[in-house]
Amino acid sequence: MLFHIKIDMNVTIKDVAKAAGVSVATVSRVLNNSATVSASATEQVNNAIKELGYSPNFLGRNLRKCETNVILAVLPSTEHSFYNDIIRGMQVAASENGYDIILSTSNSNYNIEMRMLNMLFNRTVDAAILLGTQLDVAKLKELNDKYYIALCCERVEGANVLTITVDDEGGAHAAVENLINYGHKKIAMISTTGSALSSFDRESGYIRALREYDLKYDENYIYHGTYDYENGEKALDYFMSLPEPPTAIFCISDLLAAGAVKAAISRGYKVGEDISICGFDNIQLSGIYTPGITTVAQPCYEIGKTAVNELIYNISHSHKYSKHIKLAYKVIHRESVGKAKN
Amino acid sequence: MLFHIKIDMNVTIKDVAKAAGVSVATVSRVLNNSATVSASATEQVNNAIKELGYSPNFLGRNLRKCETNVILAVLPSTEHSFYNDIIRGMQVAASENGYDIILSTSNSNYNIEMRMLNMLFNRTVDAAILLGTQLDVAKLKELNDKYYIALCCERVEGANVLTITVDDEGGAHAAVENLINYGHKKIAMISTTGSALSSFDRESGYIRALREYDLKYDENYIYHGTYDYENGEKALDYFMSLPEPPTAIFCISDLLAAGAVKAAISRGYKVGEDISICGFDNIQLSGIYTPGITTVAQPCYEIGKTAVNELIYNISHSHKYSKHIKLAYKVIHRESVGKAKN
DNA sequence: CTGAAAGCGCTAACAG
DNA sequence: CTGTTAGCGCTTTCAG
Repeated sequence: MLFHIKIDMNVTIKDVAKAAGVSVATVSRVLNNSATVSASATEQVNNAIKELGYSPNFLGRNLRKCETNVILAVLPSTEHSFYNDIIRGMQVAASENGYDIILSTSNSNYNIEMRMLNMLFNRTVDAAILLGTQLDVAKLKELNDKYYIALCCERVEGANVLTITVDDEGGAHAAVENLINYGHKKIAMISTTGSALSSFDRESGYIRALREYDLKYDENYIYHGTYDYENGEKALDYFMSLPEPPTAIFCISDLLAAGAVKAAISRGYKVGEDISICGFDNIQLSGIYTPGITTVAQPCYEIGKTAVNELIYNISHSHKYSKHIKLAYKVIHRESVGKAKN
Repeated sequence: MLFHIKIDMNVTIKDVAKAAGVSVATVSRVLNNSATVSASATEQVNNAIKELGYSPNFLGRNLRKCETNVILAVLPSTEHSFYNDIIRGMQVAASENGYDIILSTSNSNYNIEMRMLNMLFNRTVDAAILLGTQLDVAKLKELNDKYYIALCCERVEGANVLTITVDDEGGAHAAVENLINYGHKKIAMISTTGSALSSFDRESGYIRALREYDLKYDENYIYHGTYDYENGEKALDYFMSLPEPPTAIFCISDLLAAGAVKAAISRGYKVGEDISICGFDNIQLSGIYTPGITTVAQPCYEIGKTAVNELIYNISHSHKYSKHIKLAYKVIHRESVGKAKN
């Protein structure tokens, strides 16, 4: 019988056992600290490992243990510096629990996302965290029944899935309240079409703030578009062409805010004086832009860390606790917001 | 004998075989299209698969085949939108060849990078692509001897490893030539300390352009710092305090260029008139900034695609061809560069 | 065209 | 404290 043999076939636990003069079981034991092994045997094994340059094959281990200790995080893209700290938080939490995080990107495409989730189905990973999913409630429920999953940054209505986000509603409320405190009464908002509930929640916060301060809520003051920064430009033009243009604009993202700022500057407005603009997310760009863009920071590191910790808690308790954890935001003051002109 | 049984034990190929009334071998055959199976058997198997919701366990498959068809890409971080198109290119090339790409981030930390490379050692992945590595030549050689690896975006001197980058030297040369064509004669450069050869190569291109146009090369005109955009600000202040300040600045990255632009604006200079600033990379930011930042675009998508294609070529030929492929750059004109004042 | 069976590398139960 | 051995799920040879 001839099997396909890789040229660079690695040394296996068997080779180590032979070299160390012990059984594979003993090697496995020192590898995993799983039972008491005599000092001498331990030493022999460790020497053999070093000599042979042995590194355990996790395919064998994982197959045997029915677990990989790997969690997959599916990102829409790596375009937003925003995700970087979330990932860092995930990695730290994972590392503390003996897990690893691997990433993949879906380009916000349902099919690609499902393809990535194959790793869940084919047992390449133990669990998955979705950062902004394209899947609908039904699909998520199906997944959550069979596997360990979590949503991060973006909730899905009715999905009974572990979810970690910033307090979107509260953050938006605080952002608008801040504009109001700067004397603004005509406050518009740039939001997105589509089903993202973070946008919806931020709209809710915006509306609540207006109500609380007895400012009129005008539907013409909400612009809906895509996430592209060009939409920030379009929105600005739209708002400024209104019979009664706003003096401040709250945007559901920094990218849209940057687009609005860019357009405002090019149309000759002084941002922070003629028009105040506030974003959301606190991506790197908003600190670098001239003028600096006032925004609402998400606790990215904390979000990532919490998502992984909760997910691992679920795994280790063989249970799917599906709470929605909302973490605290923080308003970041920069130059794009200033006192309202009268 | 009692083994640890996972509660949610998945259906296996055995269950499918039983349900379909065939052997596991036959199931495997239809799963892999690996041999002719009668139409009726095929149908029965497919039905059973559907009914049971079967999904093959890749741990078993991979263990058996000694391969995973997964390539790991190790990113320094996901902070740069820059990587997004590279990853897209990688995914497309991988997908076309039956591979998957998984990502991880190293935070430019040697230990984390090595930890990620464990996936290579423990056979969780077939190959790895390093985008900006912390490993030295010796380590890279060692890895390249034992595994399939490639360098992407950042070469390492003396490492005989498959490498794909943009033509850094040529791109920098073109950027500086462009400044010269705008009438600039006093051209400074913001570069980085440390060992990144992309910076080194871009300096070489800068110097070659100066020489070719008989402009004097002045060491005081090169500022070395970290990659943080704050260094762009510091560099600008330094240059402008020189007895003979430059009229144009070429930066090895858009982030540094943005820092310089920000500082210039805040010091009252008109960017594109009083001072021209050119970046490198064409990250999203440079198009959004006001003024738009002139830069050198890397063919990111192509770089990622090429890296994966070449790597898979190596794998499938069981050989480590270690050429360095340099792909074409493109100068992107925006407002941050204008005619030199006299 | 199909089934039996070996074995990928590893862990863990069991017996000693 | 240690060795033997079954078996995780899968692919593939070999024989029919």
